[in-house]
Amino acid sequence: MTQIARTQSQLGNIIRRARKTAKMTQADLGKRAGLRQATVSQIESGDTDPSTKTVLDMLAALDLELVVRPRSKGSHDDIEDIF
Amino acid sequence: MTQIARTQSQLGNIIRRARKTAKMTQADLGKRAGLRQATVSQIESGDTDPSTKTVLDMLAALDLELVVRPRSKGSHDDIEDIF
DNA sequence: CTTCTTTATGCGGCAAGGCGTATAAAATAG
DNA sequence: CTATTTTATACGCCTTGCCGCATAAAGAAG
Repeated sequence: MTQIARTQSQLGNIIRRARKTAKMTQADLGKRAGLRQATVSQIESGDTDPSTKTVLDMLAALDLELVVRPRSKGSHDDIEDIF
Repeated sequence: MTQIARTQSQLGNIIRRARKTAKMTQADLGKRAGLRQATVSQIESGDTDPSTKTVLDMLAALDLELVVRPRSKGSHDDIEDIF
């Protein structure tokens, strides 16, 4: 299952979903990634523009990785990350 | 061609490579992404920790997109991004 | 409703990103 | 080698991410 992120909010949603799937709380994830629970909250909500390192740390803590690839691989434009 | 980025430097290398492939200068990319040439330089060099928005803007300007997926898809640990 | 857990907000503070402007240094062209 | 383009650095400024600490609000459990 590979998820496309073109905005911070989409990225936040992906992270939140992954965290729940992993049955972790924001505090758990924060601890693993070296972040505050508050920071995790803000990032998941998409109401901040996190640094790359912060994002990578969170993804690593969730056993996820980032991939860069040419756009529009199928190009279903993801009107909004509804699910 | 899908590239894994687990660190800022790897991300910077990916961007630089993509920019060159697209035959753009740092100034070109900067213009498209709304960034200074100097900023592009620093990010490509990996000596800064860019914000998510900045990275997404650069990727968009290069017609690239970000994908999140489970780690270790083959798990070749990428000792360092040599090429 | 009450209790416990989880998530969202708030405030002051420090560090760092990105900006404008400018220039040095390196690479490419001629 | 010289001229031009491209890339790397620098300084000061402003904004904002993330921190610690604390608390409010929202959910889940009893």
